[in-house]
Amino acid sequence: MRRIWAIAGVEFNINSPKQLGEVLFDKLGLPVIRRTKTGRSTDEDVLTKLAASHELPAEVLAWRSLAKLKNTYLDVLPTLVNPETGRVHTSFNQTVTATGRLSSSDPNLQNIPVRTELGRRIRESFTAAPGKILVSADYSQIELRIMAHLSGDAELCDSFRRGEDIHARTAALMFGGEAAAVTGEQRRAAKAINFGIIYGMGAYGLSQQLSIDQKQAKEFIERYFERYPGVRVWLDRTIEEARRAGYVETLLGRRRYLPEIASTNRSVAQFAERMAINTPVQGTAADMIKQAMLAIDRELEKEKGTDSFSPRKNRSVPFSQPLMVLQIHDELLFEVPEGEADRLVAMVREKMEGVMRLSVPVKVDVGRGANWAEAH
DNA sequence: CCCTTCACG
DNA sequence: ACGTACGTGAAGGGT
Repeated sequence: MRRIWAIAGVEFNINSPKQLGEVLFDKLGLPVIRRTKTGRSTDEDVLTKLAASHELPAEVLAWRSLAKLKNTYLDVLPTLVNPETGRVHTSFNQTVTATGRLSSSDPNLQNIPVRTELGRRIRESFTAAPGKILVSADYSQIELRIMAHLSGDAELCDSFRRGEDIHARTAALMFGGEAAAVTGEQRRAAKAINFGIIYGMGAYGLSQQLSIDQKQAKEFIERYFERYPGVRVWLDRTIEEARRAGYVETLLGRRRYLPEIASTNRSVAQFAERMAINTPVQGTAADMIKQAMLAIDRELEKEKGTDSFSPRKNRSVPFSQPLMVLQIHDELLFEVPEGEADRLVAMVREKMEGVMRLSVPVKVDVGRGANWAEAH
């Protein structure tokens, strides 16, 4: 804080985008990259660009990331430990999202940090009880597999059936050569495109994501559709059907109504078109993991009764029985007695991979450890 | 209470 | 010319 104030030459509230804007844009004369509804944006993307011309933006970014972790997680989570159970309990909301996902609140345990080293140290504080371990089981590239299934694109389906690294394969198809020979840079670009397709991105969005010009981004997208023509057909048909019916559906028939797709305001209609593309993919993944959770719960209940997992019945506080403790969209987290982990992993794998049959394999990655960071 | 920002999938 | 990748929840600022 003192360093930031010294560089700025003025004491101000770093947490106020308004005051920060006055320092960056008025006092220091740095360029305004983007506007918000109410003023000049100072978000991460903007500060990263400004960091090329002044030392202050990088300091503010560092401050922000530390403040976020401290204020949202470090200072709060310890106060939320229930004295009866010794655990932090969240609420899972079943009727909040538009796609069929769960959401988590009070506290949100679906956004615990993981992407930075310091973030992972916060995640380490979620631990298993003595004698138990945490098992994390997450669907591998589930949304791309679902898009392969929904679109039936031959190339995409074959790639998954051959068990290939899908981002490397996409890079090879787009930039030439063998999948084994793609550079890190090419794979990164292919990954951004694979994700972008699921979100209904345009050339502008991709150009921003990859720091390339819009013309080149447009060429990338066209090239993608040349290689995966079935995907383009599916996207077009899905939007067309949404316009006709006024809604889209997941594989299990969950509907999202999109009346705005008929809007004469083009940006409003295009927003609805992106929802029409993303919802069947994200929503089908939500259908799948919910079905898996039910199948796993039934199995755990059954094992509890027949003592395959637990030798004792009717314990009010189950000790030796595996517990499903969290769902994070494509991941399930279990707390399990050490000696029963192998059996649990085999059962969870089978249920998660087999609960909905797709035309491509469904793959689940499993990790285990004394804490959530280790298991993940 | 809304806005901006940023944590996650 | 315009706005521009999906879905969430929480914190702090400012009104």
